[in-house]
Amino acid sequence: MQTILLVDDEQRMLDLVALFLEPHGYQCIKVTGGKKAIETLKKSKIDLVLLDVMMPEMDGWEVCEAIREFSNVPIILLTARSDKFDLVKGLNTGADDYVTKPFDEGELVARVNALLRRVTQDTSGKEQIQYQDFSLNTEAYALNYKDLTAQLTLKEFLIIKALISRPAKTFTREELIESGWAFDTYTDVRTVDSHIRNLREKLRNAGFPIDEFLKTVWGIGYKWS
Amino acid sequence: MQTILLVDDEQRMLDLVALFLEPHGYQCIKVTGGKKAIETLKKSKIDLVLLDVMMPEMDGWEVCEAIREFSNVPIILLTARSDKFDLVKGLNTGADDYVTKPFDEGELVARVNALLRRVTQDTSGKEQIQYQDFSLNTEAYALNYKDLTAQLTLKEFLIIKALISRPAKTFTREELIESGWAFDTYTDVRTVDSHIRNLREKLRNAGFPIDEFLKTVWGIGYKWS
DNA sequence: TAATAATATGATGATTTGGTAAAGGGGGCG
DNA sequence: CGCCCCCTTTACCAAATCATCATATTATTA
Repeated sequence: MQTILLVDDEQRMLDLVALFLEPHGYQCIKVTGGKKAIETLKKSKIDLVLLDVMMPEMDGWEVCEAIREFSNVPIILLTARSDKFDLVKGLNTGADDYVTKPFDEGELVARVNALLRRVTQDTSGKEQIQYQDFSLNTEAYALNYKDLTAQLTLKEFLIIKALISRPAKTFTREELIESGWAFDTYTDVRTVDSHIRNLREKLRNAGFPIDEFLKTVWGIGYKWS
Repeated sequence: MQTILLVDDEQRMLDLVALFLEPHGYQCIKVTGGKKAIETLKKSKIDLVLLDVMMPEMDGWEVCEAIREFSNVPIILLTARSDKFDLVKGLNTGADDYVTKPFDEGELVARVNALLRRVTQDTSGKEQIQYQDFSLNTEAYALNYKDLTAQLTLKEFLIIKALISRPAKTFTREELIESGWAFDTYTDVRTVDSHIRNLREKLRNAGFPIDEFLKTVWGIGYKWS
């Protein structure tokens, strides 16, 4: 089952497009606006993006460029028939294809099929660790929250990974050390405190609401909740 | 120089389309009728086919199906605006895109560019790898950025290829070595550092904004983003 | 509220890791 | 054969991370 992200400012259009695609075996995620689209892309596995060009705030090709900053997911633009200029601009900013409104079901599905057939993205073996708006990119060793991204060090990554993988479970410092590194060497448990401190500072500075999620459990250790 | 095969029954249309494409660096071969098109495809190197749907004898999608018997060359259909049914049928019989008549130069060229850009395999089996304004010339073993070009050595090419093919993924040095060379022989992981260094220096000197894209992930490896 | 225990914070030194330069080996080519 | 270029390795230095400790702060409990 492949997942398609639909981006438009009109709810009616989102519903219509989903109505077209879902009978053909595609799962649709509907979002309004470019920021939400980017957030969703960062935390979910998306196989293709259908993007309306005409949107308030961020227009289609702004979103397109923003997506190309971190992903090469296939993108199809939706636009009014008359916007020839949009077409050229869109295709030159990284979009892969283009559908003009009004379109019928057959045309849309055919284009989606054709593009996915071409791309055949290799997403196998990709772990997806997430919690609400947080998601851990296990390939980039980075933490995402909505449209924010923070690059983590190895130890920071290992700690966050352990915590988010089992929300609400309180980890002792010993558990965190053993789950991540130091199978052989001894490291002071207080070292975990330092990493937690560094994490909190880094993420706080990056704008993450980290204090609401990464919590100290007095006398025991740390947890995510 | 890429070669495009134009297929139509009207000589005037062939000339018009060639007039549009040739200024953009495409070599055009004009043929009238499906049989000649198939003959030409079998004996010449063709990068893309522009195929009119309305033709006597063999129509567009018959030709399309016939081509798909032996080749997966990219195909764009030319169709009258009203022929929605033809369009869907065409895309589902193996065409990759379509353009409705009447069309202007910008639209046609944009579609041709876009299709050639996203096609991962051209007729000679070479891959097209790109990221935003960067593209890898897998025949010349060179990296392009906008109008800049840098000649790479083999190892440099293999490293860049691995990185750009999967943006945002962090590669360990071992992964880079294994993905490119040394399936059998042992090579020190620090050799990758040397190649990265040479790449950065070479590309920086050539005017590439390489430091914004080729990044070190401390304790893990390198990534492109 | 004071005493106590645990964590947060700040500072620092140690350690790991990456960047850089330099040199040697080896193959291709004139 | 000799030159040049690429690849690889090594060594050294710089930078980032990691671990530890001392001190400040906060939470808990009597």
